[in-house]
Amino acid sequence: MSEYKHTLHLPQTDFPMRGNLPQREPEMLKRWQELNIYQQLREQRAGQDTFILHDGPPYANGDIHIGHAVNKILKDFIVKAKSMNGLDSPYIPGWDCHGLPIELQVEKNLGKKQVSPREFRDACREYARQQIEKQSKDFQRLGVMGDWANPYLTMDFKTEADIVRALGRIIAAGHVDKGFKPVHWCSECGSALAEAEVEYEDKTSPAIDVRFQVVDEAEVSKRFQIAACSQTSIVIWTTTPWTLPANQAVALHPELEYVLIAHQQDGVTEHLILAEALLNSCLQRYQIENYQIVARCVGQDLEHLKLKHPFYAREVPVILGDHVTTEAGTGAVHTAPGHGLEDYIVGLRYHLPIDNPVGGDGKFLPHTEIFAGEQVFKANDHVIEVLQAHRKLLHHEKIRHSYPHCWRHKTPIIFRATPQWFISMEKHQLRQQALEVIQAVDWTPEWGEQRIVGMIENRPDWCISRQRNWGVPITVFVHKETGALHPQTLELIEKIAQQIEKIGIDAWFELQPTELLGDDAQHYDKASDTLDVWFDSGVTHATVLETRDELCVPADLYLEGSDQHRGWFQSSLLTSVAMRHGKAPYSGVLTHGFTVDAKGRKMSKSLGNVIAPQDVIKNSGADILRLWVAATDYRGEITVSNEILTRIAEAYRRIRNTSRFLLANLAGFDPATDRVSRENMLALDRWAVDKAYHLQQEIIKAYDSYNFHVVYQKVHHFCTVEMGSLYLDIIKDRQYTCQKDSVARRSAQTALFHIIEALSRWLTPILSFTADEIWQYIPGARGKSVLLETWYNGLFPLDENSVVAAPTWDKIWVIREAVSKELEKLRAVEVIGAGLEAEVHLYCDHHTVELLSVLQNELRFVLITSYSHLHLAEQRPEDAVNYEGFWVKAQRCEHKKCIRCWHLREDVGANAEHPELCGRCVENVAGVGEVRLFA
RNA sequence: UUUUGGAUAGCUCAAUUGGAUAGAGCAGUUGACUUAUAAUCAACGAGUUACAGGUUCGAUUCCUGUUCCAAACCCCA
Repeated sequence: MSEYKHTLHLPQTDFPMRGNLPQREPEMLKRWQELNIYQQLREQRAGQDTFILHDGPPYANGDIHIGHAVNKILKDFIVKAKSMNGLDSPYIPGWDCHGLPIELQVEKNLGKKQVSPREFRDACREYARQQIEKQSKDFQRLGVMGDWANPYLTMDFKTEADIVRALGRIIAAGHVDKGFKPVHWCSECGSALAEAEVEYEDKTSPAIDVRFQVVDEAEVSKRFQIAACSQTSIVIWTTTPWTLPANQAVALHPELEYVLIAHQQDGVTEHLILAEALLNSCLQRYQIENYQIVARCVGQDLEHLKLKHPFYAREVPVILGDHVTTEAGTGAVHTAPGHGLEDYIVGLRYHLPIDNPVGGDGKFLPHTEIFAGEQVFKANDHVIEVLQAHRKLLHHEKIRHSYPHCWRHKTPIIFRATPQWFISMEKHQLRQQALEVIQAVDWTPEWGEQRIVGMIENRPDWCISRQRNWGVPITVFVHKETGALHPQTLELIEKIAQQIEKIGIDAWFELQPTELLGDDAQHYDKASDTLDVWFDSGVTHATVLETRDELCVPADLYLEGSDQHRGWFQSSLLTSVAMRHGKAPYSGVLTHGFTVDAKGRKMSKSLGNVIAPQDVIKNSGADILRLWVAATDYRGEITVSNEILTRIAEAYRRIRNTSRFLLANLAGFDPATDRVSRENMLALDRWAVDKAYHLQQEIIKAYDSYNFHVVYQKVHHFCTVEMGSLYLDIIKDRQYTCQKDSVARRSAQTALFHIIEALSRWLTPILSFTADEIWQYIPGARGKSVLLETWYNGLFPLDENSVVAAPTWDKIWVIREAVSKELEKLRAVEVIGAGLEAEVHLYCDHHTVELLSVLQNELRFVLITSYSHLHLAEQRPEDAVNYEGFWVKAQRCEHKKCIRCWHLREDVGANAEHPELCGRCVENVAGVGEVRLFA
């Protein structure tokens, strides 16, 4: 176009405008691998203070979903931000490898093929390994930095051994008990379930009212202090008819009022005992209209009264319990200690037998009268029939209520008393110690503390045994008669652990007791249970933090979804307190919410609203996913939708393009030789560095407080406003038109250099791929990767001695905004197009005129107009437009346009050799170059 | 049922802990530029701060109640 175009210094860079992340990121990953970046960083940070974020192990089954991605990315932000702080922040990813879901998968894969337990466990191990490999690849693709070559697996032989040792330590501390008590039991799993494995769903059950006839009517008369009575029953209400075979008592509340009523039944007078508070609802249910209240008493008065079991030849007592309520039912509670925890507890007081007629498969045991072999839920109808036949059934209806289900099978579970191993919450004050320790932990958000306190306060003893194959064995011997642990249990555990270290858990399963116990073996049973997998992951503070050189207990941070208050946070806390005499495994716990769709619904396949991380990566790139995680306040729900991801991609482009422009304007700049010293930099350039300086402090603070969305907002704002709208727009003129090596231009480049040094680091924890890509394009000698760096310390603030101080700049920006508005008005009426076609007059108070006149004739560059004139307010013409504290008049500039810099200047054409140039450009093209001091 | 947390523009987030007209960016609309160009710049709309009360000179902020969302608890009989 113009013969002068080659005299301009237009931006130039190979840094691509478009990220093309799906292609570029894998290349970057490869580069990191080749650099062995993780190890290199460890070496570089060796000896520094550490920050230990301990990875909660995901379960080694299935592809990673967006929740996994959020979790790992948040962890990566923290690890990398700490590293930027100069700390040594190792990250060892882990996997949870044992347990039922893997067994189920393997069973499915094996089909009908019969295999030995050993082969089965080998298959489980192999399956888990494959799953881990796949998940690991996906995690790494997210850009998560860690020791992926050496993760911890709960199925490592060494770890399996250490899990057994951890159990030994907890036994040594006296917390482990063998008990026979009701536990959540899934008959599909054929195993006890942990609290965390139970979820509540609606279920339809039969609700029945059953007569328990009193044995001795005379005794009843005596208790109620009446003359006589006949055909008397206490009525119970239950939603689990199948538990009646195990009934051992009927519980009443000691202080509750009970009434004895009489009514006609088939011409015979019958007496019923019910809680007075529930009388009306019961009678309505039974459709009894005519009745009389014969007498009343409180529950206490009926204690030890003998009742007939409704269909067995068994007498059961009336007992008292505070758990009886008047919320529903009859005020009399059918009590089966083998099928309910409260029944069990109250049963202990009355020495009731703990009868459990139900087998592990959910069917009645062969010796069970009437119901032998029947599946319990199916037996409900049969029980009802039998009751009817015995004329014990008062009422029967369907009820829909919430009921515990197995979280894996989604099937209703039962309470079933079986011999199990427990970690006792009370025996050695585990509960109390845990509650004390919680206070010393830093919970983020704060309400996490209340949540876990509530859970610890209420939780029952932890049933740690499972009746499975693919799990770490409970490696103890129990005396056949006394049930006591072998006196050398701790030594034996260590011996077994050493063998497990060599060949894995099979060492126990295949162990002949005589090998260890000699002749003593005949007196002992070898335990066959495995440990709850929550135990495996719960003791990683011992099996991983304690055993790895680069880690230690307590970890600085555990970071998981809020569901882990009842899972890993709790299992880790309890085991640590148990084995370290009241020490927490972590000093801080951070939780994040779950991902939901735009309407706040959970992601589910059936709703079709699932956004897979693999898809986002394939279509947009991991950095987009990472930026989305950063942009969201993860403390609540984390919303994801295509709209949100589109917005994030836009924001990404802005950040990328700003970086690109910085790089493009650094073309030809060598920081070693071209850098301008702080004192010699132009005022505007110092302002820009000052902005970056203050912003960096805020960004570091936001990283330190895990407020990544604040980092995102601030960085984006900086790119858009401070850089795009203001600084970069203004310096274009200087960058393009001044002489290549002039102070004016080198000063701006110096600022850009400082800023891109800082910006690339700000981005590193979040946009790791992009930040490192930028890094490769920054001029000057530098390390191989920005991941190895710490925050940039070359930024500096404006001070009071600055020629143009911060308050002056603030004023200038206000004026600039007003000028923009005025220019827009001129544009609207087609008086001007570009801002340079205008000149502006500013009318200000004396003080402001003085402030701005410091800039001399360079104010026009800041305003991006061809001329700007400063006047005192009183000189303003009628048509000057008022803004807060000043007036603006903008008009078309009538001079000729310089073909090179596009300013409209009166001196265009003054030089005959360059008839189309302004004086400034002539100077820059043919002279020694213009001098700029401020902007 | 209870407990806890939450609800600010179409989207993502602010609001110095009770202070002035509730702010940014994105998206939208309109325009400019062609020297960041599948880019950039400017202007412009957009809010009953979930709702209803209360305390206060003043409430997005504190209190009470309601609605909705989420999590936990419970749902044992």
